[in-house]
Amino acid sequence: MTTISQVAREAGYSPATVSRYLNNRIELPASTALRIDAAVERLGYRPNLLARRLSTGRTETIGLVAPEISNPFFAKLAATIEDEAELHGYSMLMSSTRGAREREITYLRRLEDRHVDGLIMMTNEPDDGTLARNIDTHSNVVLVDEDVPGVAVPKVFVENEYGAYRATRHLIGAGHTRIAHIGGPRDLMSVRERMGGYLRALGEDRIEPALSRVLLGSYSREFGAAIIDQILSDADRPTAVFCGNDIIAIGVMQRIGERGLNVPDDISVVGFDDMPFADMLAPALTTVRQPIEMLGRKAFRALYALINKQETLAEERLPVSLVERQSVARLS
Amino acid sequence: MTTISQVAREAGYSPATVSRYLNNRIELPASTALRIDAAVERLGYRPNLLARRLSTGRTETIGLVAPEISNPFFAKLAATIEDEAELHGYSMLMSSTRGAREREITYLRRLEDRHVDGLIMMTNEPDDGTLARNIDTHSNVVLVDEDVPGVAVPKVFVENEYGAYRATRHLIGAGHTRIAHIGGPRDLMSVRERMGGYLRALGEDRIEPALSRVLLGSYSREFGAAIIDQILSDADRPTAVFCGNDIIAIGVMQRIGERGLNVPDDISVVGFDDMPFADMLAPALTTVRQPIEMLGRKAFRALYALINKQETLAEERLPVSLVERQSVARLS
DNA sequence: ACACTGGACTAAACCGGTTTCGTAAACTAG
DNA sequence: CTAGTTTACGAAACCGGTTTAGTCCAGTGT
Repeated sequence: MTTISQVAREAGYSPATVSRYLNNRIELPASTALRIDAAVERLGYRPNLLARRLSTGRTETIGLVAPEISNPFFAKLAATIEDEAELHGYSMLMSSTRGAREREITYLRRLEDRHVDGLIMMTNEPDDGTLARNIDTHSNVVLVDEDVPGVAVPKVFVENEYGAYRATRHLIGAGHTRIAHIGGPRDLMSVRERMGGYLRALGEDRIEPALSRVLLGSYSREFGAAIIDQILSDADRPTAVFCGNDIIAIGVMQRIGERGLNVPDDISVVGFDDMPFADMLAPALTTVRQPIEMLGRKAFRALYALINKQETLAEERLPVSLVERQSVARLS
Repeated sequence: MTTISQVAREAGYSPATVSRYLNNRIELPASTALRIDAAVERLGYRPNLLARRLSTGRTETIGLVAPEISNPFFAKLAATIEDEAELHGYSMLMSSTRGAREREITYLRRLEDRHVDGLIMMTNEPDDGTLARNIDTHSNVVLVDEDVPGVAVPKVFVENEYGAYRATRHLIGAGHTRIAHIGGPRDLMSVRERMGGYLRALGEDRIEPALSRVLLGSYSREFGAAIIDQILSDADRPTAVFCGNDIIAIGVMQRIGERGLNVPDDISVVGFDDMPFADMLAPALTTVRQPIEMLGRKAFRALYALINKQETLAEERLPVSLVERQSVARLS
């Protein structure tokens, strides 16, 4: 490994000059620049990142903490964040929390340890204030997709309420009136907003929302399957279900199939997220599309601005759209 | 930020002693240990990682380079590698190459820059020798899932040949004789091995493999769709297709559906990988399961051994198994 | 001829740890 | 009581960059 001192000696200058030149912090006469360039070339010099980081205090690395990387929605988000980071010269450290609060906090520690310059967090579990306190004692954190109430950091979310409203209107427009809603954990912002949109759509048509048809629990396949089971046994069975996310919808459709019923003929299903492969399900899922790419890029840019002490928006809301596929039937 | 010197001063000892004590490189009398512990506690000391890394030359970070993180197969693999890394005190840097050779080489550079201690590589593009040369000039690289011919690094693969053989036997056992095979790029090890297993199975039953039924191209949805289109127009249409991976199978099934045909009634489909959500496709995909978890853990452990200069196996082959679902019909 | 300005470059401090080598004091053995 | 051995600890070098505060010198204006 060649060091900057070796390059300096080879070129006939001091390490200080070489360093400043290579980092564009100084204008040098052409002859000098040439000799340094030549020395760098001859010795195949590459600066030692660890040394640079220690002296600058920056790592040019960000962390991404997500509940579960293997969920295609998060995987896709991770992929775009990494892409955007790369464009800005940053690397991305990735970690799944699997919903464990204590792992989320562990990763926040990495900021103190100078492991990363900033953190993009996606959480999936309601917070009792612990996480909020921990985030507040750190800087350079951005929240994406899901809120942690009470923390003052840049946030990038989508129009949950409108998306849910749109999805529910779509169902109503297709003639459904008995529409159930299966959502994630009650205390998550996205859950409440999506439920809100659902209720608003029903209200506009003066459809009385049956309490037994609004079921909140968790954003998981298992929950979707278990709850739809219960719903299907209702005397007054709904003809449609609006699911809080696509993973729930998958569980729902799977169980419906297992019970020998058909989507959409017996029951219509709408999801939320438009995760990759939602179009490949059986049947292709009608769902609310989150602009995953934009979500990832905006999140990184917000963090980048934060790291570089630029202005940042407190909260951004990105637009969603309904993607109509085959999981909704028109009621005659 | 408190430094080790501050802790030393607070405790009344030297930084050297504190450092050695905190890293368990020295046995100290209880009284001394106590005073240091107390000082650490009082000042809330956390060692600066950047400084530690510079002086030890290790980053305790590995890199994962994959063609595309958002592919559920890679996403899941990434998730288990990260988990295993975490268990060993390592962090994971992640990056997608999107098949670009030059990005793969860029990431290899990170080893020189001391950005990472080691690299786990998954490649998806045939190599003309460029990548092999680049890998050979670096140490601490492990190859997983796909080979780069001619490089001498630890490799963790699966039993491609046997898996393909098993899948094809399954089709033959269900009464199929006109069985097509759609695979990835010709010069990839996995492609050749999977084709080999397919041919061996046919050969055992003295089924003549029609050349027009073995189509290699790329591990993509688009390729699967395009090729099945061509196959379906054959006069002597196959009754079954064995796809080189699940992504191809998805393209295949989608196009079959678009043409108004049914899987498995009109044509049976088998995939390879058993990627997450393969069970949620329409219909649920019969496929060869790769032990993704084991693949990830073995890969990390091989890299870990390499980094710590322990013995490593040159090549490991992990077992695969056939997962029977609904995409194969029995011919009567 | 002299003060002044600006260009080219560098010595040395600094980032915050780790590690080697060594020493003073205490303890042990004969 | 002395020589030899531990024990407990620290001084200082080192990792390899970046950055501050100058120094030296050539050119300019009067």
